[in-house]
Amino acid sequence: MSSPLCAILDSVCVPSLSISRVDTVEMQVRQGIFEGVYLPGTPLRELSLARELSVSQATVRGALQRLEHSGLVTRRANLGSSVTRLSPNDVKERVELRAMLEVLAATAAAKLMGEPEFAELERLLQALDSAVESNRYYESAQADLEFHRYIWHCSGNETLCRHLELLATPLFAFISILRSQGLERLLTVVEAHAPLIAALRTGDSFQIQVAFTKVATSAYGAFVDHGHNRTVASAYGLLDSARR
Amino acid sequence: MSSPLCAILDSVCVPSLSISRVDTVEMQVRQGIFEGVYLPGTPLRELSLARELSVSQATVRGALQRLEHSGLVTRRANLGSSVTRLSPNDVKERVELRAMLEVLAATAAAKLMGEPEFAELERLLQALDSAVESNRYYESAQADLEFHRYIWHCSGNETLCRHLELLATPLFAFISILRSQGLERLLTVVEAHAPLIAALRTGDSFQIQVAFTKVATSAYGAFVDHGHNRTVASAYGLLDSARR
DNA sequence: ATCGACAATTTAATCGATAATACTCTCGAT
DNA sequence: ATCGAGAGTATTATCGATTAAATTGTCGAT
Repeated sequence: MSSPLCAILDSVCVPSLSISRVDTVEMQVRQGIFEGVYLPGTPLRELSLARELSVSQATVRGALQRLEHSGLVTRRANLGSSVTRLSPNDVKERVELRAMLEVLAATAAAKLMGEPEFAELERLLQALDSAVESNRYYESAQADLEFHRYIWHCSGNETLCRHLELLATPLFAFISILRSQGLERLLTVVEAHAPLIAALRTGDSFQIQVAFTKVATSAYGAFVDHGHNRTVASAYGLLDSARR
Repeated sequence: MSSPLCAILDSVCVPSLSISRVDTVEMQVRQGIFEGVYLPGTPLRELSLARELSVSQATVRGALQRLEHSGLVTRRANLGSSVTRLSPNDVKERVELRAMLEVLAATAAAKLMGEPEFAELERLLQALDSAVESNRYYESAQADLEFHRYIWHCSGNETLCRHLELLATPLFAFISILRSQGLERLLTVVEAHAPLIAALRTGDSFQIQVAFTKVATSAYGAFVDHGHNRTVASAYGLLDSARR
């Protein structure tokens, strides 16, 4: 029988603090995608990666399966994996749904957030700022994601968090790739986030809706809104040529 | 160089028509969950399942990973997998979000659906009916899911489809388990679906909203709406005791 | 009696090798 | 010249065995 103290510690402390090789490989490939090392469409061969990273095929496979789950990698049976190429339509759908769900989350979060939560948000914005200043694409995208994730988290709605994560991750990756290719300015992201905090502070549903929809949409507006068939991104082969 | 005809065939025919062992195992476990053979909380050991089903651990693992992705199985590193036990709060969140997204999908679908689509929907309803009449839990749940899936599909929004799939699958499984345990009547499901088709035919947003919200919510209302701490489901240990 | 450290057990994670599958290219027939 | 069949190649899928990690149970110290 375990002691009372141990029981408390067990329930508080995170189980499995160990980082598995799958975790490592997942992070490496993920970073490669965000930094534009593996551009959309690039095949990710299990055995090649296994040799490169000095792990077994099973380990790579596990990592690729997780990345598939988060939408960063596309896997086809017996054919192999590749970095996901979002179609312009897919981007449009994701942006729209993400905007809607994020407004939902932000509205709920605003009701629950107090000064300590806003302070944390300011801190995350500063972290984003310093990542941007040092011009690190992966870290910037992660910090950006962390900022939004915290707001989602504050909504208290786990389900909403999960789905926002699934929706947004490939979008953040996509933006990060554009930046790494010099097709999108990195600096604009910081100043875009201050209004979000302001809107949350007011607690007003409408202001939150406007602010969040604007941010969620703006970054992708250039690629999905106007009716051009070939956008900057697709011209560079970053987007899937619209089929279906 | 491939011939023109082959190119056409390649683009039309599905690649990888082969059913892998992972597919088989996934289906078997999935069916076991829906039929209440593996009740929520039941551990699913990789090696045990591998021996039982005469496949390797890697195959079982692949299947469990997919089931984790669809929310039916919960995996913890180095600790093993088990059938997901939804918390009452999780059910609530899922039902709410699913209702919202399904209304969205149904509204969009109504605009695009014509007589052939409605005919297909009627056909799917009949399939559901016959599955229910033969009292087969798994087939009923699958037919039910197929019915909704078709509506989602008609919205033309792939992203919406994916997320509805993720949200709804565990809910359908949960209801199917309740039925298999004799805690929920199976027959009611058929008569509940006719109004959905009717609402879609009107094409009226409001009627669609009312009809779909009602159906999506009703089946779970008994377990999440009123303020009882212990519901039928949690009393039977099917739900996770509310933590966090 | 309660706690903390240590051993035993259970379980997933990882590995290296083999099998199965799908794609690609060549070649003979029309 | 175009098509279809077949060999060859590349890649994933699967396997059995080993390794590593986490939990559980045991025991001495306080």
